[in-house]
Amino acid sequence: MALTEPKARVAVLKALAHPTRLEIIQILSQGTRCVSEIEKSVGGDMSTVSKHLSLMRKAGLIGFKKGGLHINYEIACGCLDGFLRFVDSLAGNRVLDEQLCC
Amino acid sequence: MALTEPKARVAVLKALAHPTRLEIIQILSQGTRCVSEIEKSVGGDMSTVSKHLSLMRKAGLIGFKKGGLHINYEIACGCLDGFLRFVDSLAGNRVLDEQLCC
DNA sequence: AAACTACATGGCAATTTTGCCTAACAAATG
DNA sequence: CATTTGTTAGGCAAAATTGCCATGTAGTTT
Repeated sequence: MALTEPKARVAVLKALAHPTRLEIIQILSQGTRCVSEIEKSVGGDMSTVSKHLSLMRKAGLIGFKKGGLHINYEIACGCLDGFLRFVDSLAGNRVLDEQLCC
Repeated sequence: MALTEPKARVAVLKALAHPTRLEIIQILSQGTRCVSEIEKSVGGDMSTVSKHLSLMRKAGLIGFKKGGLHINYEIACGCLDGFLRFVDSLAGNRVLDEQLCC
């Protein structure tokens, strides 16, 4: 299998390397949320939130489903949780079992 | 166990969200390398490479050991490999087993 | 001690990112 | 049609990132 292109890797990492976007991911990890709900949680302008969502969508991190008047966003990949636990592990906390980390 | 501070998470992700730094990680995953070796591989000024290394060091991704005249850098955490496989998975390629991802 | 090697660091300009605002636009609903 | 919800684009200023240059520094060699 071919290696993932560096650009795609960097895009994924950049999409996560922002406090607000990380917060959005955390919110979505609890379940589906529409844009205005996310906006209330993280603050800031809706256009700003929408741009963050667009960026993460293009990186393939999140998806959405239309529901009536709302657009409900959701985590695209279940492994994102494990991924963020890796981040925590690398950030200094040991929250993974020996098998998975260090 | 306390959650990792958002700042530390973002620092780790930012430290990886750069093509050159990702390349350096890949080089170091093959073994210890000194700065001039890394410089030859990735190109650019040594001061630039040194700053990349410093950034990743502060994020806790890499460490170093002094050896004679050289400073040999190394991956700080073995789980970085698995981490990058997660990134690839999120970037579109499915390289993880069902247990780990999606 | 002087010179040299291997890196680190500060400064600086160019580029990118971010966030707010405004406005135009689309789609679903009443 | 009017309203609500959200996307997208443009403009713009503030902030962060990037990369090279010049200089500083620590350890080594002569």
